[in-house]
Amino acid sequence: MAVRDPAMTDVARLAGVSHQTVSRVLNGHPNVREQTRLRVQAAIAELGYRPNRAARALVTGRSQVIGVVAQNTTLYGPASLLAALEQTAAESGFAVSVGSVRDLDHRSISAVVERHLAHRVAGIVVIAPVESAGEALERLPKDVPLVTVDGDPHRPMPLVTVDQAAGARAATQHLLDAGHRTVWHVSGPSDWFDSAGRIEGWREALTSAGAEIPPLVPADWSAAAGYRCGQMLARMPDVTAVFTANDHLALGVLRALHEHGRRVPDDISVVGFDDVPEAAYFIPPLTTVRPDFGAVARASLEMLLTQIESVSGGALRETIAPTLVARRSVAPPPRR
Amino acid sequence: MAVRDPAMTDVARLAGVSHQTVSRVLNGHPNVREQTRLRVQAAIAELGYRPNRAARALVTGRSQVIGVVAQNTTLYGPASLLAALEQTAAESGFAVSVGSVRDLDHRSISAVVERHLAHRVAGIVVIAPVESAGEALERLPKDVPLVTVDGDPHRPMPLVTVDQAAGARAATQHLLDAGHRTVWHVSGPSDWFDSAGRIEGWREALTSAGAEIPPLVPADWSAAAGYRCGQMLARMPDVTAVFTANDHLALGVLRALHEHGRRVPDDISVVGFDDVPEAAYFIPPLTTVRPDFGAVARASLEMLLTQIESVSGGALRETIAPTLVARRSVAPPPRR
DNA sequence: AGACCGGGTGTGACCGCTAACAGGAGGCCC
DNA sequence: GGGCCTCCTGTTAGCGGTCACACCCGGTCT
Repeated sequence: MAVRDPAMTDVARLAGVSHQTVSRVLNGHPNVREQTRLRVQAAIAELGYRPNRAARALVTGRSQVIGVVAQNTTLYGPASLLAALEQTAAESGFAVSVGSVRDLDHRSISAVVERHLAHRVAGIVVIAPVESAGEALERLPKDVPLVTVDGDPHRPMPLVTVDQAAGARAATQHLLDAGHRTVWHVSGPSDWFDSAGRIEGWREALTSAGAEIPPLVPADWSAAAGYRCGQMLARMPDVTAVFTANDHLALGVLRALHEHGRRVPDDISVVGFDDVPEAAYFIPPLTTVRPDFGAVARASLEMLLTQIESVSGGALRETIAPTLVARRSVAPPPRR
Repeated sequence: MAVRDPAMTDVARLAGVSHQTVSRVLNGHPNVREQTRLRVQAAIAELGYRPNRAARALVTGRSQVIGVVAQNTTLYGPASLLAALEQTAAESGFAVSVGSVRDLDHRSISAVVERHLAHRVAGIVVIAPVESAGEALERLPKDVPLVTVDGDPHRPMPLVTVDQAAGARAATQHLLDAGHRTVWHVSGPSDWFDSAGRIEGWREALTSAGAEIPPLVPADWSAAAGYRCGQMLARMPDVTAVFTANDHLALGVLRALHEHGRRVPDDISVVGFDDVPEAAYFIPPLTTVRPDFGAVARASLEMLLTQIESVSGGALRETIAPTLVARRSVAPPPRR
């Protein structure tokens, strides 16, 4: 019914050249006479010709697609990263195919990676913030370019990561600088490297300041968990400063403190992590740590592209430093 | 260096059959002897054979990929929709390729669609909530399956949409039922259909209740805008009920009201839209309207698949009703 | 017994592109 | 003027699948 899409030969016929010349024009090959190039381009425009990437992928063995393996792309962090990745990839002429994964276990990850490999993607970016992902990754074919984001720092794979520890250190130090004797930490899920890094940074800052290290308050990433932890924290009169592993956790904490009549920042100071766009509108505006997702995306892609283009070279590890964003949720501790 | 990936012929040779038989096994063709099927499957497993989708796409003319055109996938709504879409597509054996667009103008959209067409995607889902997108879409090749989500209700294209008006009506009615004389509305950007639908629903509810219709308070989707509008609203003693076009707007309003000493819900009631996961932890917990992104994704995909599989049939329009989630940000108006 | 049928399998063409090579035209050298 | 190098262009062979078709074989029908 529908007429066949025009192919290279159709363009070639119309321009009075061979299909190979059309191919050369399309790929920017140098040795084409200017006049010929123009004729070909005219023919392309006239026919509305659109190169068939599938055919190209077949013969070259690689499609111009980057496969992403991610989990819960609804969360602000992953979503931002994904968007930045897509943006950056597009600039280099790559499309992005997402493969979300419910659980980051071995089976699920392998399944998604398999799907990407079946499409002969040019490379894979794994946003694999948990332990179990690493195991899955080791078993993967070695010949496909791969970059992990926020993955296991102790595994020998190309890795781009936000410097969680540095961010946490900055947050903790900021609180310490305000005069607090110590800082409590509501952490993310224990199997995420992000959590581990933030915990580590928090501990380091306390240790090097000679401050006492309070027990860790474990949570997940949700405001609900933050609320629960906040209720507990609110009942402890000693607590004057809290650093939460992300902004939503902080939101929950803020609400719990509010309900218990503990004022922020007058009675208790709070610092979050992520700088979600609405953090500036919490009550009070939240001091937080902002990771640069754009930089992470650029670094990942660059790392992937060097792997794709050549066999060797390129850094295998890149760390992006986040910045502290000071707002009104931090103040000196109350005097007693 | 790296050995060529095994192809169908390799499997065929090992299993002692022809490549065509391997193909039949792979595609679940009925007429294959059980014993042969097993031999082939064993060979596939032994070689770690993985069908090449690019080759398949080339010969069939369509790849098993669905292209998505979206904007700002960082926002909660689009991100959730995208995730749900990906999930649903995977269940039907489709991969999802995202194409984000900075602006939803004609050129940007066409560019992304072109990219998808070059990959010979099986279908396209356009999350195109603004006017200018519709224009771009009309100029598209007619022979590629396409579904728009939250698009222009007045354009004759397959459309799946959240029933914005119904949600807004429910929100407004809920406020009216609590005893408020009227309800103010802080709306989303004027070029989004989502905004238009919510405004419409809000107006309808007021009209049919015989309530006065206050002037519209226009904003965008951000907490920052909500804050600005909230400051204005806070100064108007008559305002007792506000319905905002999304939860982040509500967050900004909440904060502004708080700063002006106007209590929620005692002095003013607020209702949002989206039910972001953290809405339950706003101060106070936010009453809001929850769209069912999963249902939208399922409907879109189903609509797309019927177009892909056959020429005719299937609904061209599907509307998903959202539900009101009552929390603590609504109360009767203060008595004076 | 021969025609017919249908399940199971193989053969060859082709999808649209790129890579490798072949070759013609023109300029420059000796 | 022949050899040679440089530009430009065409020819041919696949890449790894699917599709249309031919074929073989045993059973059933006439």
